[in-house]
Amino acid sequence: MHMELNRFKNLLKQNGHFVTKPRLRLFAILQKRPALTMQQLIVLLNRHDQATVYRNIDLFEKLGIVNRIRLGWHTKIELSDVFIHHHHHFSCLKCGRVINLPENRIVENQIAQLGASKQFKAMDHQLEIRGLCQTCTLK
Amino acid sequence: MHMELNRFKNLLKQNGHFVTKPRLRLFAILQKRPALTMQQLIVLLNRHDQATVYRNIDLFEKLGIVNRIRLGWHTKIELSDVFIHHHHHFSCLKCGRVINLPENRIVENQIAQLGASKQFKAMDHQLEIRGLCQTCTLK
DNA sequence: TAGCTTTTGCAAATTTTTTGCAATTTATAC
DNA sequence: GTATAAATTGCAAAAAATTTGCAAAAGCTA
Repeated sequence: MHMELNRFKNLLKQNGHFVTKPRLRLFAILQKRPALTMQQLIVLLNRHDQATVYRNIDLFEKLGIVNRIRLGWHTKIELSDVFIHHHHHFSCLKCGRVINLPENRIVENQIAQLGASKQFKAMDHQLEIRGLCQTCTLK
Repeated sequence: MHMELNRFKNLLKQNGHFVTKPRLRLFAILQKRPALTMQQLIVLLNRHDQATVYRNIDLFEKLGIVNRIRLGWHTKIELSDVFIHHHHHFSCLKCGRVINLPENRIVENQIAQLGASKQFKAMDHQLEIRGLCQTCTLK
């Protein structure tokens, strides 16, 4: 709970950035909600200033604090594995609903092996399964 | 080579859409290049008309002809598994470079199992590994 | 608390995406 | 092939999303 906050602050400081009020609020918002669009973040942080949100999410992405991912119909921002438990996603092609999937040991192991190649050094990964949710399958 | 073109035409027709010149050209462009941004598609199709590209990529996405994915820094359009061999991606956090990865049998099997749950019906999936490419690791 | 540096918040500029509509193209039937 | 009806294109204009410049405010160091 508090450990994550310190990790967040340290990541900023260690890279020469200030721990500011808007950054702390953004982080708190991201901890509360699963995955948000830019527009949602702008409304939640401060409906009049979009620049601060854009600048800070860019920064967070560079520092590995958040991931920007396309989930179904929207590009969303989500805290990275450093701050939340690693998981995957399912998204419904028809209604856009997103379901979090628990991580799968076998998949993780395989990805770890791929990441151990000489071609590149893996740091993070994500898996999205697309299809029809239970509700939409029945229609 | 030609099989895919017919599959493409049939997908359009079966869903009540016309096989038009811009659609055929878009499809040909996507077959030639691995993954393109909207702006690249607009330039390649017709630098003066963006509307046709936006409308058709939306349509293609709904029909399952293309996938819209966030690869590293950009959202890109790629033909779906129906038209190209299924694969995954690696993207470099530093330089943005994208490397295609061959599909992995073990990962595919696990995903197939996940997709067989009662929660949803899987139709497609994609995996992106992020990290540092060989060149950027050395710097 | 002072001094220096980064960041914020606002407005304006730029870029990206969507919309409306007349002209054109496509599919179908003759 | 030609006519007909319906869908689509291509353009321009509108709307939405993102970026930029800059003065004022806030964060850091000592």
